[in-house]
Amino acid sequence: MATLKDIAAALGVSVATVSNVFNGRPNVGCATRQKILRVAKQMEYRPNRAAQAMRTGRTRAIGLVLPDLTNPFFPELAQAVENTARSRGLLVCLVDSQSRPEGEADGFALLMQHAVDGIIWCPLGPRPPAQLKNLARPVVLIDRPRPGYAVVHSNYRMGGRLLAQYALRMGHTRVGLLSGPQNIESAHQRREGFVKAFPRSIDIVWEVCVGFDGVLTPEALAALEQRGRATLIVAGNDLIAISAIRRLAEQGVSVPEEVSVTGFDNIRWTDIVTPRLTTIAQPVGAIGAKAVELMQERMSGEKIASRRTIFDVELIERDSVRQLNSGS
Amino acid sequence: MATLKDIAAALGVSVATVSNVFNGRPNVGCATRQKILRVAKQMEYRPNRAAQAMRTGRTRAIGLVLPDLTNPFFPELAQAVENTARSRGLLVCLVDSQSRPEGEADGFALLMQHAVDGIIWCPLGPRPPAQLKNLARPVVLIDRPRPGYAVVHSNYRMGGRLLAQYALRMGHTRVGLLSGPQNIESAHQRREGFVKAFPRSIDIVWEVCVGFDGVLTPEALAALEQRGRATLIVAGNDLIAISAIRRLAEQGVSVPEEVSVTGFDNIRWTDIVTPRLTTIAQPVGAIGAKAVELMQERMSGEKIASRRTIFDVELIERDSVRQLNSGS
DNA sequence: CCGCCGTAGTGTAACGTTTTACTAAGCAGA
DNA sequence: TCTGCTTAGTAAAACGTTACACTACGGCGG
Repeated sequence: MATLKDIAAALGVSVATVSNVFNGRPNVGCATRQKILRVAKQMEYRPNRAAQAMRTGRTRAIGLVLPDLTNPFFPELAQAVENTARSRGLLVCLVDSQSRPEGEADGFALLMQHAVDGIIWCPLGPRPPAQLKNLARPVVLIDRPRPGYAVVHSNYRMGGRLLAQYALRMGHTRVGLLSGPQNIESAHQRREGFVKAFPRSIDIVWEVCVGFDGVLTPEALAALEQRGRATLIVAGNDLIAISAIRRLAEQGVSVPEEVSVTGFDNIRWTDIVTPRLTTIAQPVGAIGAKAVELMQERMSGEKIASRRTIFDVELIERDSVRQLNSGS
Repeated sequence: MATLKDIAAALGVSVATVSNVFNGRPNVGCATRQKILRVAKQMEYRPNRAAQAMRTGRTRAIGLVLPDLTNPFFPELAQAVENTARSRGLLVCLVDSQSRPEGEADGFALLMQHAVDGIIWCPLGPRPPAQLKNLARPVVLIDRPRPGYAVVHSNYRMGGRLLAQYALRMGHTRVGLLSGPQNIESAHQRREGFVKAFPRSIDIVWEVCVGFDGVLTPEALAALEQRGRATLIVAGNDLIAISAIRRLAEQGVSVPEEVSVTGFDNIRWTDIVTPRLTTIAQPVGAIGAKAVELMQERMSGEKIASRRTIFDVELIERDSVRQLNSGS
């Protein structure tokens, strides 16, 4: 690997001058600048990041800490983060905590040791992120706001409202709620958005909370038995919706003929499952890209006010909701 | 951040001694060793990886280069790789090329600049990996063997054979093949395993190749029209199988009543789709873990013979294949 | 002609480790 | 007592950058 010294030696100039060229500093003549660039290219010079890191304290690498890549929301996010980071010359260091707090803690320790310049983090659980305090690095949260930190997420309340509007439009007034964990803000807001949109027109006939991974608790199973009470089941996310549809199918209840179901997230498989799921689409790619952008702002600059960035969501109408005749 | 120097100063010993302690070198008395460790813990000393990297040339970070996290095979793999790497103190730097060769090339450049100690790579496409030559770092391939490189993958041929056995057991002798891209070795071997298992008993009535992403070509669509010819469709992977089932459903053909379908990979959603898909399970977690293990062997040691590591696969019987009465 | 300024460039000290070559002391054997 | 060996520890030179404080020199106003 060629170093600054090699280039300097080859041209009979000092290392400082060569360094100046690459860092776009003044005080180097046009002619020498050209020569240096030419020789550098020819020698395939690449700055040694480790040396730069030691000197400047910046690594041009960021951490991405996720709870679970197996949850289909995250691969798409990770892809977006990695791609926009790379396009800006940033390396992404991945930590997947498998939803275990120790995993998260270990991951942080590793990232700090490697002195990443910042961390994009989707914290697990509702508990406040203790490790953040002594991090001394910019942090951008995804999807789970915490006071005092920058966060980017979707407008979940809006998603809830859109679903409520749609439900009414399709003639559904008696609905069951299969919400996500209410201690996670994003799940809570989805619910709030739906429930508070038309409180007088929509009747919540039952409500159960389950995990975002879609495994149905006995309570949830029991709720699904109460056939005929609700004409529409509003699930906290697509995984939950798909589980519900499966369960109903096992019991010989067909969706959407006998009961309608909506999801949330528009994961890839909503399009592949039968019936195709009507759901709310988040702009996952945009969220990832924005997170990197915010990160970079914070890395290179002065303390910026920690703000929320909220993206609009969109209703994707597919086949899992039936139009009820107005009399019903 | 505390440094070796700080610890040395606090105890009135030399940096060298402190360094020796952490590197497990001899020539440091038991008493001083204890003291140093105690003070280090108290000061929360963490070695500066950048400095270590500069001195030793090793970063204790590895690259993971994948074609597309959106393909459900990869998140699980990435999770396994990250977790076993972390448990061994290795940081994982992610590159997702989005199936674009330029992306792959950019990613490699970035990883080299950061001087990762090795690369775990699932190369895209059939073309030989040109960048490997001047890499000067150990490489472990996943799923796509290349002469001269270590690779870990599943026993695809075995998967094909298992499917053939199962097909016969269920009474299917006329099958249609919806294979993956035959220039990718893993797809090719799945096909070979199936076709060569019982050439005299199983009749391949039609055969079409499509991409692993499951989008059906006009040719594939046409093949699916030829109802009644094949009683079983053997798909190159689960995505393809699921697409086929969807397509058949749209045409009012029910699976498995009218035609049976098998997949390959056992991605998470095979369990959620209707009908639940009968498929071949790869031990993805074990593959990822093994790749890291091989990587570490190669990082720390002398050149080891580049070998294949092949994992057994398993038939997962679900609901997408019907038992034919022997007369049929 | 003097003083001064701006331009182009140099020398070198860091940054936090690891590693090599070295020393000082203690002790056993002769 | 001296030699030589072992143990415990040290000093200092790297590694490849960056950044600060310099110098050398040409030209220009007065």
